[in-house]
Amino acid sequence: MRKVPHRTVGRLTLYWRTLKDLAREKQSHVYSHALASRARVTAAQVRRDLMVLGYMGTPARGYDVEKLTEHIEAFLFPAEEQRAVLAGAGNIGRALLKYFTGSRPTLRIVAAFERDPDMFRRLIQGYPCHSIEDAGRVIRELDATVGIIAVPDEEAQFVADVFVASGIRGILSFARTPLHVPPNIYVETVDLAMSLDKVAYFARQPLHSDRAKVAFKEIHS
Amino acid sequence: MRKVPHRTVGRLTLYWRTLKDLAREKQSHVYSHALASRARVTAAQVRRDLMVLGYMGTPARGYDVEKLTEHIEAFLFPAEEQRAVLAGAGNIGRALLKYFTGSRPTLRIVAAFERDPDMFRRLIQGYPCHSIEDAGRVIRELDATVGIIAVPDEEAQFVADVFVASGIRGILSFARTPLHVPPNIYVETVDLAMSLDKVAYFARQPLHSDRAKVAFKEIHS
DNA sequence: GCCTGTGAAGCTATTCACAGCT
DNA sequence: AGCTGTGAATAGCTTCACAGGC
Repeated sequence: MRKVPHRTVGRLTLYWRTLKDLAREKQSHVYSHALASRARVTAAQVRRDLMVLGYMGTPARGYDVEKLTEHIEAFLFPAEEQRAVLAGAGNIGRALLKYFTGSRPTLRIVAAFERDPDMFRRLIQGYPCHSIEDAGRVIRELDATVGIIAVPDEEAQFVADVFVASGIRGILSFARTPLHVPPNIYVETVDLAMSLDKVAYFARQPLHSDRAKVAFKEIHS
Repeated sequence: MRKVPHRTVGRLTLYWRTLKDLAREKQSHVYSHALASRARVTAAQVRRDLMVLGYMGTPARGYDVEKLTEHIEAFLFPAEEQRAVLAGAGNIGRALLKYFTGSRPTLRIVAAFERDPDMFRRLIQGYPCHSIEDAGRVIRELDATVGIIAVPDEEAQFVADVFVASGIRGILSFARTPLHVPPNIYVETVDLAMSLDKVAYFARQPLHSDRAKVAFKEIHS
């Protein structure tokens, strides 16, 4: 159950969504090609990714939608609920709270932290907001293991340090400051400025890859 | 100027920011190790990345902060201003408008699009808002080449099609729907739900990689 | 010594291609 | 026929390691 390729984990959530759609459409089985087409990846990629689940389809009917869904859920979603906290209730922080609310029954946001005293003791999008100074205590009390950082860049490292010291094991950071954390802490950085720069750069280039064309043909059902 | 690794482009924006900080600190030169440490990458990575610029440092003093900055800017930022549009002025869309405002002189957001008629003809965060039905015309008139998609998932593909048909060459999408676009269009997807799932998954795992530990030591100044 | 630039090696992720099944 | 699962091949990215310079 170890050595799962990094990006495979990401794509599994993609397949999971697609399977939910298929179930809604009353499809009982699906072939790797069909799943791949909907998820915009190649059929070989789907089959390779699904190897980590230990669930096998059949050449005759492909994958059982319901069973495959269950296997992905067993893989992705924890048996015991995980708790997450958010630091920074600015524009992005509040948008995230709204976006993530109810998206996963097994991952619940349990608190928000702010530096601005006007926000303490209030509910932000329905979540209790504490002073960032109390983050350590609150995180330990609630036994949260996931932390989201949406504070100004200058504060990001401070928050990360508090998170790590309080038992947070995975961090989703929207700060542009590259975080310094111990190697056993997983960090996923969403750098919006970088993403936009990349898009702007490649939007100016004539073509991005020759393989793209091939992949396009295969994927284009 | 050919065959620039994908992720190198992203890291260049990171180096650029770091160089701006260094300039503010009145540093005139910087070694790859120092730059790497600040950007949380390896020194070898920095040197490899900088090869695409055609600018060389010297063993004696490393890289000239000012000159290196200029070379990165020449690479990343277009000589002629690029224009971008945003579709979807919901929570995330508005947060993005605020976040991106003024971040790049060479990339200007020039319009927003919405389906909700209450928002037309108003200014959203200072940007003119049009009906999504007029997107094609407006994009062509303004000659925008970059499009940001922050609409509900069901509308994302429709917007992407309009964008592509109107001359948009690069798309930054926040929709969970994998977009179907021609191969000459660059798409960068920011899938927040996927990112959070990944963080939650790896937060449950004991360790992510042995290499992480080594890298940590090297980077930890 | 300690630096840079870079060929070569090493990793990781993706795709190919085919045996085996129905 | 057309499918899956998977070893082998390939592509893409990162790191090593060292020649050459001060």
